[in-house]
Amino acid sequence: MAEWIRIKDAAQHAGKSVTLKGWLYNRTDKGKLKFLQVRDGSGVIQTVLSKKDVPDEVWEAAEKLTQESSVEVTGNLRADPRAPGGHELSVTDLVVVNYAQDGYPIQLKEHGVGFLMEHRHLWIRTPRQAAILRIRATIIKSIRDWLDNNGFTLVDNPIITPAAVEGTTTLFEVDYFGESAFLSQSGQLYNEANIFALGPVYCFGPTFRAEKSKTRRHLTEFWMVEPEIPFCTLEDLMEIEEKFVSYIVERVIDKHREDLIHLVERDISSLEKVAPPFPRISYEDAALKLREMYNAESDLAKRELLFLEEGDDFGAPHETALSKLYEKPLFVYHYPTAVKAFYMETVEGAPHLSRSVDLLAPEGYGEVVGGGQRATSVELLEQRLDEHGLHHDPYQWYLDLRRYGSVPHSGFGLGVERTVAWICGLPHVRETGAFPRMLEKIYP
RNA sequence: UCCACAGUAGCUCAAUGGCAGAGCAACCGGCUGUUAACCGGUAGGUUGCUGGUUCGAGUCCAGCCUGUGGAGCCA
Repeated sequence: MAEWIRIKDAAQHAGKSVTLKGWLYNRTDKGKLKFLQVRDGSGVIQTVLSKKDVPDEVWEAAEKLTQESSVEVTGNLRADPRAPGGHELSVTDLVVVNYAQDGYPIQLKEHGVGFLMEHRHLWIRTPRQAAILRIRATIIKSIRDWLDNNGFTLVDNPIITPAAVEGTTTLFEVDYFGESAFLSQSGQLYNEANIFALGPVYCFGPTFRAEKSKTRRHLTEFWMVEPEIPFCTLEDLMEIEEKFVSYIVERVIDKHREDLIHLVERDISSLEKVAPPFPRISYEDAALKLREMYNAESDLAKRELLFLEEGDDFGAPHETALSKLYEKPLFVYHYPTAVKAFYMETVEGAPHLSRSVDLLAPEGYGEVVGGGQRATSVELLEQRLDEHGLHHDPYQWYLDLRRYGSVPHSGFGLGVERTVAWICGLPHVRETGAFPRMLEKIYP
């Protein structure tokens, strides 16, 4: 009985008789010779059937095979330079598990994005999409490994929350035994409590935003890892972030070099430059550079997009323009206090600036990490709650953290989908997960 | 929410206001080295919806719906 192997391990079994279990990805008939491309979730391999080498019933079964039929194929595995991937299976036996119906919707040709998203449940079978999902899994594992190996403790914070963690964002409302509750958009405030119990912590899970954002960088449900560290300043935080992000990129290149190059078609030369230290620029210096670019831009439409009002937050075009000035991810720090969340610490002697930092990925991918140092004093926080028009009552537990042993502490959130999009070089975050939730789209 | 573009066969797209078309997929047949094979054949249509202009509308006009790109919103 031949051993059942997965296609990714084919090279180790050359010269042996093996069984593959999977689906027919494509077929090319050449008269009394058939090439069947079979995929099994780990890869695709070419199998070849010769009429004279198999029993008649096997040949007849293969004649009727439709795209995506499920099969168990047995044969001799050998290296063959003519086959894509370099290995090929000479079929001796073939069992059809299930004949797929005629007219499988996803063809091996160009399709529109709208059509593909309608058929996302089938689209993920294609090698490129499957490769992206495997890379996502590696990114998530790398995130966990680095944090686990660097003194962080995982804490699972609630997804159902009693009120807006921050008042500004639109949240998904759920019915909680007759009371109003919301799906979490961040575990950060809870993490600020957790660090006083455990030291450095991180939470990792889905977060939800009900905003009407219709861009290549936004989903309504996305995954975010949020580390939080006590006795940590903004400057300490940047060092942690650059080590963390560099490790993730390095692990992905190491494990998925071939998939990145051939299936995802990513030019990995820019990824290979990702190593500490990352360039750092203050918000005010960044704004100066943006004004220079604005003045130098001759194309009126592009120029308009680069317009920046004094003290405004950067929009997507600004982030893109800035990140394109550098080869590595770029830290932008000390954003205006007014455009950041209420809990940000302010800069000593310049309260209009916050001890915040965003990490902008290269090649125009924009913000992949946002974070900063948290305000330490009760008084400042109460004042900031007022400025943001937030009631104090729901935040009493949060203010307790400053009343009982407050310390300088910092943290950040890294968006998984944006990180996958950047590392894979994708034009849109909709391909970074199996079933993305987007504005007013919830099928399949 | 705003701006722009698009909607024709299962898919990707053609068609000056004048007979509704091609490639791919499907189906039938051929081919021993194909790589989204190739060759021959068959079948496939409420031109997004509603109304209007016109002798005549896929084409022009209005509204709506859907999709895509961008902006805004967005720790």
